[in-house]
Amino acid sequence: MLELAVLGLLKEKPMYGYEVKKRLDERLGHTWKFSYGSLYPTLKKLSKAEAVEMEFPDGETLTRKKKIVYRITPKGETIFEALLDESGASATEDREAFMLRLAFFRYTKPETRRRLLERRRGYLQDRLAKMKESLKTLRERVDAYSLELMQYGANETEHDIHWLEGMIEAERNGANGSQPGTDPSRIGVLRGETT
Amino acid sequence: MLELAVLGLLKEKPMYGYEVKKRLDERLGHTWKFSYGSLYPTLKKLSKAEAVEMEFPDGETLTRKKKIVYRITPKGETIFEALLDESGASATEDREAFMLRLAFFRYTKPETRRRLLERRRGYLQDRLAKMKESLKTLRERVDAYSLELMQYGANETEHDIHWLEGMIEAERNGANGSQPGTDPSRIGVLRGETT
DNA sequence: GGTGCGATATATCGGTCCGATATATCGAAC
DNA sequence: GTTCGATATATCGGACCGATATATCGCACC
Repeated sequence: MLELAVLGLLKEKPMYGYEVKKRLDERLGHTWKFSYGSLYPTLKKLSKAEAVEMEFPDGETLTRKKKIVYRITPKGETIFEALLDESGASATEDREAFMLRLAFFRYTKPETRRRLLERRRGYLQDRLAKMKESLKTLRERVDAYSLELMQYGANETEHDIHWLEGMIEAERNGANGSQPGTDPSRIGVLRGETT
Repeated sequence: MLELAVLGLLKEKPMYGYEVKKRLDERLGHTWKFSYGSLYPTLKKLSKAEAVEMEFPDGETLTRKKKIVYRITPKGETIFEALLDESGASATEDREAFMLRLAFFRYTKPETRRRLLERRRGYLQDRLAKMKESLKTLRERVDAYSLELMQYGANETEHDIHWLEGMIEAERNGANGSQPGTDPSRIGVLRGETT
């Protein structure tokens, strides 16, 4: 989870751990929070796996504040691609995992994007059906506040489904899609990288 | 967290651990998920603290399926009240903690409800302002998908604020409020308990 | 020119919680 | 009669959180 996020961010540019956290909070903080207590150990682990390089402040004066620049390695890029692919069920059923994938959509193939979006939509439609069922059954048996909570959940799920529908639509119209004759394997990898 | 949820649910009626999970998932599953790997240890811990009693299937035939009924004790009720009160900052800043409190609003005083609702609203207004700031700054520097993600976060936060506003309003009009002369200390504790 | 404060920056650690896994029974379908 | 999904409890390694500690940097304020 964190490994994927860190590597994905470091693809943009080398950074301090502190900055990694700040930027990830900016983009994903609404859905997903994590702490320094996870970040620094993860950075260390990635370093040990040679997925990132640590650049220390040019020695000399030991009084220098210790700021470590982390830079992704080619090996790290490979690991990133692998993590992004094998998402499995978690990326459709786990909101945070899904959102994380979405944050790095520009590194995935259009076909992968479409599949993930549609699976997520399907999952949410299932959930919504179950929620509505529960609501019907429990309407008379639980208090008003619990009911409000359940209703909130159903509303939000419905809203999310609409949102996904919009993205699926945009994906279809938007750039380069999956027209026959187009080799999709390299498409999307570069899209947006200059922005 | 889990302790509060379990005790709150067991106030309604004694249950198996399995049923505790099922019912909590029903009501809070949208916001908050937990696993059996947390539940059973928590149940054991609560039992050790004498907050719940464990009733084993009436012995005799050892072939009986082992189903354990958990029942809250008076001590457990006290602990529940304490946990519900000392919520601190987490209940306003942590979505899950807030939702959990909301699920048990009927056990809190109207004044506590109002305070929690308003603090949460204030917190979200802050967050929203920061998100909009980030959006403005980053609009030109991040890719479309990350932007979409941030926009989604801002939208949802806005929606949540409206929702809270509605609940605050309902709280004002709705039952028994905080009119002068009314002792609030016992009000709300019993509200809805028969439903 | 000092001093006080908030942001930057790294790090550790106890404890909580997750996810995977194992085991077994029950009811119903076929 | 047996297969299958729901019910039910349990454990365990590892991931992650939250609190805490430390130190420097830049800036404002007087």
